[in-house]
Amino acid sequence: MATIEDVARLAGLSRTTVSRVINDQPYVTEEKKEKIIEAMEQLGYVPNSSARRLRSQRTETIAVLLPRVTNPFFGHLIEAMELKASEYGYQVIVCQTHDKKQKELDYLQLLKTKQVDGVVMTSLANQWKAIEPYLESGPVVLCNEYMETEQVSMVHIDHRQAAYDATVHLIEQGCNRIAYSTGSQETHITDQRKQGFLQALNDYKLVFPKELEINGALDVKDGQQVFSFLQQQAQRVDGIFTGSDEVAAGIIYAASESGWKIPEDLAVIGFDNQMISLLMAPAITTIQQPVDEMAKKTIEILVGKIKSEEYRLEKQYVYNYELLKRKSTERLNIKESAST
Amino acid sequence: MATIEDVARLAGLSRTTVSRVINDQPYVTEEKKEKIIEAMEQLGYVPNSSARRLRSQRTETIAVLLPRVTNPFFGHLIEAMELKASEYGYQVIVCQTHDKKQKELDYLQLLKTKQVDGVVMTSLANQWKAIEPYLESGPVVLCNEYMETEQVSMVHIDHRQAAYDATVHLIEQGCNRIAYSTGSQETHITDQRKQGFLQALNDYKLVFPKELEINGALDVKDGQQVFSFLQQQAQRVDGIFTGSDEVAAGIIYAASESGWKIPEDLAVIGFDNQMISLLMAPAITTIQQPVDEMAKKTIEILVGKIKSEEYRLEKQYVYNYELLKRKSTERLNIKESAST
DNA sequence: TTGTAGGCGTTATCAC
DNA sequence: GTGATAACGCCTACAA
Repeated sequence: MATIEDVARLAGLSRTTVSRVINDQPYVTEEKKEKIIEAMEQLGYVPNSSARRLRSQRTETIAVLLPRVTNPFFGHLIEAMELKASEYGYQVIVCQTHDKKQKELDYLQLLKTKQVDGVVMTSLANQWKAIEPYLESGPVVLCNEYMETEQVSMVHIDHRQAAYDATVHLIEQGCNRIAYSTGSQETHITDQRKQGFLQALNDYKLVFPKELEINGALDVKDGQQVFSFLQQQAQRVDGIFTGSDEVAAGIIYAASESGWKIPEDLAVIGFDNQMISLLMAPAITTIQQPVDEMAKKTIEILVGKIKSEEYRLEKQYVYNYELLKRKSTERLNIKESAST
Repeated sequence: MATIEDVARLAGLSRTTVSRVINDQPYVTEEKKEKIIEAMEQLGYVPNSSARRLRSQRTETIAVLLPRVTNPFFGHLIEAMELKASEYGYQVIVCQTHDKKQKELDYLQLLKTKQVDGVVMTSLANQWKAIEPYLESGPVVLCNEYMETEQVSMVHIDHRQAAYDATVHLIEQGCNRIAYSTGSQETHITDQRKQGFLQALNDYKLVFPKELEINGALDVKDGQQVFSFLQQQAQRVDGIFTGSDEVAAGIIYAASESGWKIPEDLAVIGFDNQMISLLMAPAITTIQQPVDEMAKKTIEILVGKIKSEEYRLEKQYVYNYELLKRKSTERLNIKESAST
């Protein structure tokens, strides 16, 4: 592998001059510049990035932590982030935590060992206290998951309000025995959503029977199980708030196999407006987040922090979401629209 | 940031000894070892990975090239690859080519600049001739996409045979005017599938009207367009082979909106057994690839090549696929099973 | 068992 | 304009 030294020797010049050419610096005569470029080509020279990293203390790499790529929401996030990062000349390392505390910490270690210049966290498996020590090793930005009380930049929607709106929608569609299904417990998002959900019930004088709370539902399979759980309830459930379109899809799939009518027997609401929510029959009412913008903003902030030490202010960016009303919850409008 | 030097000084020992402790090497007294560990903790010392990389000429990082993460097939691949790679202690850089030649080459450049120890390519945007020069910079393994004629390790299924089987299935279900939809043109996979498709038609004495070949269909939206194209045909099409479940889903979605009956009016076959293929109504007949195993094997081979120069033999691993027959093509068995 | 010293490939500093 | 030289932080002969 040719080094800068080899190029210098072949061109009959010094390493310094070669380095200047590589980095497009001034003070090199056109003539020598050409000679050097020719030498580089002849040797197939390419600058060694490890050496550059060591010298510059920069890696041009960021880590994106997420539970798993095949969760469509996170897939979209990392897709958009990688795209934006590559515009800035940054590489992206995928770090799938699978919601494991240890894996999350292992990946944060990349920041300490200077393998990456910064980290994006889209989910949190650990308590914030466990994360905090890593912040001094380099910039960290939260996207999706958030912690209002802490000193860190965040990009997200208002999950509390979103869940509130979704629940109100269910209630307005005539549901009065509503189940609540959530993904991982103990995260701030989950917490916020639940608050919104309960608030809505409360505002409409409905009670929430504790046995209708289901935890740990993340994908289609889980959704199917959620349905059989609902099916077993002595007192009929007529609506469910799920934290994910996949879970909602699983419920609808299982429900239709069991002969339940959606939304007449059960109104179902998802989250994230994944493709699946549109394709299911009936199409799933859901919350749309501006994923691309959130991803881009996150990378922007992170790169800003990496490039300038002064970019120190921790900011919170709250994006708008949209409640997309579709067939899976359309219980009342059927009649109403029939009269128009 | 503390360095090995700082630790050595604090512990009153040499860099060498500290290095030995870091790397778990023998010949250090328990006593000094403890002293060093204590010093490391006190300083919050963490070895600098850039320096290690430069010294060891190893990055413990691999690049995975793919069109885009949100294509579920590739999402699954990279998910499984990252998992396996992390077992081996390797980081994974996501490299989304978006099927662009230049991006693909840019990412291959990571191999030249020694930013990664090896590369996995799951798709090919460039001609092989353009890729070949990069092979001398480090190991490359193909997964999914392949080039039988070339000297490189590959992991894949037999797409020619798979397409053949799928097409025969359509024919056996009574289709005789079958359309063919493919993703990116000019790749070997596309080529192979088309061969299989044509062979099947030929074996059953059917002709393929050239106007029924559709190129560049990749996702649900494209599928919807494919359907409107089919709808416009003067002579009714009664079956379609698509290279993707997403396209198939898009077709079915659009078809049912237009009042077509699937599979009676049109039999649709997908590819990859994505979740969506099971959830659609009707469920989509598809080809299942052993994605996890293929991904794991790919990483195994790549890491093997990285670790040992002798791991030089280029091998071709051909995995078995499975044709999953579902409702979207069930035109004949309806009657048959009715009689049982 | 421990330490010295050189070098991995680059770039920044400073002198010429 | 150009070049010698010293770092960046680590590892590893080799010497002691």
